[in-house]
Amino acid sequence: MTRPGRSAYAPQEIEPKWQRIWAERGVMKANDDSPKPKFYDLVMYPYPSGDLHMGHARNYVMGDALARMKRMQGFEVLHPFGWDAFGLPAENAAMKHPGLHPEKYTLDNIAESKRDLKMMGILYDWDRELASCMPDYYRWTQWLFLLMLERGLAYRAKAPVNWCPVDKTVLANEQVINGRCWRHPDVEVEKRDLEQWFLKITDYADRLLDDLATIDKWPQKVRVMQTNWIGRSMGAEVDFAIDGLPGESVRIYTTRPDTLFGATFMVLAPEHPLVERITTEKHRARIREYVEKARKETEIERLSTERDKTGVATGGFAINPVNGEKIPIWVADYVLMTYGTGAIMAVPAHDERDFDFAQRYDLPIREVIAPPTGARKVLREAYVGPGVMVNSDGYDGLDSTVAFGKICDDLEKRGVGNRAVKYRLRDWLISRQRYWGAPIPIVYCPTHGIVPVPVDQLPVTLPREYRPLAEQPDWYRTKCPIGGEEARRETDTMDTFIDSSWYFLRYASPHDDREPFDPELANHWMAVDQYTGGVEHAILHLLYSRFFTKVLHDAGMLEVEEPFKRLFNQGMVKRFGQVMAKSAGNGVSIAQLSSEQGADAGRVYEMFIGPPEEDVEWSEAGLNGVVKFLQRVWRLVLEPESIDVSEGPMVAVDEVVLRRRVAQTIGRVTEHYDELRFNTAVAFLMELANTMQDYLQGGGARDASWADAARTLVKLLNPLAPHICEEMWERLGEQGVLADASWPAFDRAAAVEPKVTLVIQVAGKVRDKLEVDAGLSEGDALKLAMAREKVGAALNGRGPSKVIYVRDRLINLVP
RNA sequence: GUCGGCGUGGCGGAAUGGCAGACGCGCCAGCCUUAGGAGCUGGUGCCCGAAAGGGCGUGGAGGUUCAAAUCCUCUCGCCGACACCA
Repeated sequence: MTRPGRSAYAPQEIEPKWQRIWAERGVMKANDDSPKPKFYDLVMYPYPSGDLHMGHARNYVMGDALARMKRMQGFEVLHPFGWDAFGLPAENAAMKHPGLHPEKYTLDNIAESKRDLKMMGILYDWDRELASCMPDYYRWTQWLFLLMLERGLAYRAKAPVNWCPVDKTVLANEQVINGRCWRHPDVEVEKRDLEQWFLKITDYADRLLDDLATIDKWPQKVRVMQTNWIGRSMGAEVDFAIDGLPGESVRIYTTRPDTLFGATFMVLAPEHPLVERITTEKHRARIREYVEKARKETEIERLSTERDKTGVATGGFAINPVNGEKIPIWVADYVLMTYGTGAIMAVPAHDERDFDFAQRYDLPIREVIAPPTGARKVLREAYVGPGVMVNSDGYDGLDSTVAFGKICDDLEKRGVGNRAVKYRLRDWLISRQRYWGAPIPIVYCPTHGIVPVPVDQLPVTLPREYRPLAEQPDWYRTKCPIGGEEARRETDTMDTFIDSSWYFLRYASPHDDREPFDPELANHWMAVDQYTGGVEHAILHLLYSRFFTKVLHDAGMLEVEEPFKRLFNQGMVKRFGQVMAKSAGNGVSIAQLSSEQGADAGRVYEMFIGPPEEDVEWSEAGLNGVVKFLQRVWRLVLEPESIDVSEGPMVAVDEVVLRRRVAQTIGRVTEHYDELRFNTAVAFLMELANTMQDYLQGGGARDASWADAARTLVKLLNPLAPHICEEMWERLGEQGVLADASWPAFDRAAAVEPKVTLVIQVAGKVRDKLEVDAGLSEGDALKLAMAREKVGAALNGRGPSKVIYVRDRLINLVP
């Protein structure tokens, strides 16, 4: 006999039981041929770090809850999982523990994490599991690289890398600490130019930017971040002739051709190819010194903020094409070779950076755009807004936004310039000088040059021994696929972001050994209906995935142009003020949770703890509250006789109220689950439980209304707390697993309150209140209002000149 | 610096422009009891009041509106992203 106040709810017993049953029944297996509408529910695949805890679980519980609801709603749900398994941590672990191979480290972690996910009751279609480090996956990563190459989207170019002069090796950015090698803290890291592979993502800059408008179910924040990252700017390129060097000119880029008449000097990036030729003898030594210093500059120095601008005059002069004026040419590192043309015209009056520079080196400042507030006597800062053109010859008096176009037209007519669009986005450097990644499938042949590995020879597999590929002679020595000459393999591997740029397509046909994915199946499942993951991937991963999707679309392999219809970034779980992490030692273990309060309590708690997009603080007290809630649900559904009815509630809940609450809860919970607003969804379920308890304590019979309420509660709670719900479902005598049951239908009419309070205001002051039928028409409500004595008095005998009727509850009369 | 977001009880947080504070935690009082980290009932924004009731109240100052936590302007504070991109 159950003691009053104690429930027999024992998560330790029922959770393993249902996890086993779901696995046996293959509950979340996605059927490719199902006639049902599809729903592709995806969580970002994780790096298998082996410390899966409740901090990670939040994301997966959201995905699982949505998958379970969509399934009950009649969708064929694809809810797959995999592992972003290449990457540096595995190598670091291998270095730390000699003899531990990155692959073993990775696969062990995967096995461990997988156990934890199952212990949380999270259901995936494990038949579709993938790991990016396995040859049957990275074979197709390599295939996709070759597709990029074939489509002219992969190329080789020199790029600076971090070089440790002692180890004579390339270092990842993470291995450079304060400009020094991580293994040799007194050795400065050098910058070296090496040949590296790039993907031409800039070819897609316009589409990546413009199509952001089509994915309007992404968080605004992420779309803004991507917009800024791509950084499209509209302006003009203008040729400035060089004084004393006939036929030579410097091409500059500006977003403000309307300020051309205000250019009082020109600045070249230190790496600009014309620096040497322009520099006069007198200035040569100083320029060389400056350029040399800039070249050596480390990342850290470049990142130092608020640094004063420095520069050196070349002694050369450029000729402004609009007015023939001779302006001095300087070299300064605030101009970057990697953006625009590596050269600018400096207009200190209308650009803050140029203004600072002009002040420091005492260069002239000429105002050419008058702000709307009128001309200024002393120029104390740059005015960057629009205005009226002054000091600009024939353009004077024009609005600067109009002059912009006119000047461009004139430059184009004269052949000294043209409109131009530039992007902040750079091409994607994908070469990594690392072992634990997908080898770039390229052979360098003395005769045939750069030769792609033929598709039928893929995958180019990693050598067994853990050691940099460049140090494995047996591996990199090969034969040219074309002529059979002695040749050398590419020894760099690919950025792991390549692996993750297409994994969501592989889930459509994970065992396909003829192509990266079956276009028919991919077209069936794509696009992803809901993509959930951390906001730290707002730019790179999501931008790269969009890029790959567009390339595959252009290659005729995919119908969609955008991979992810709806994106959600969940907040992180903190404990003791810090993000849960192995290194911080504050993670809540899944195994421990599951053996104490139970996985269901952890699941519901993490959903209830706060808004899903916000960071939240884990607390034992909060978790306890949820445990109590689950115990109460258990007792209400299975042991209602154990509820103490000796003290009734203040407000009696009758059958009508109970039925209405049930209907309302169905509507609200469904809507809020759909929008991933789980915290409020849980609150509604708690309200339903409160109402059910009030009903019992008010002497309510355990009749059909009660049975319906109990079953509805079980169904609505199921996505969040599936184990306890399955157990209750079974004990209620229902057939089949709840995972296959149907979602409760929302009866809008049953959810409406029958009465509302009509509030009558006259000139903004409340004059009367009365109870009316909720369905009362506007006209009848007005008649009723006018008939009230107090209202008539307030209106002073006159009728209202204006009537405002809002919703069902308020009438406002303006005399 | 630029862009974006957020400021609501003791705490986490609810609120299509329409009863601010749902739901939970915590706390207070009472009940029950096999004395437990259980259960039940009531209370809990602030101020005045024994109560009825009244006043104030969503960082601050203005504004729009019959009506503002919500919309607009300015301002203060916190958080995030980018950070010399011409």
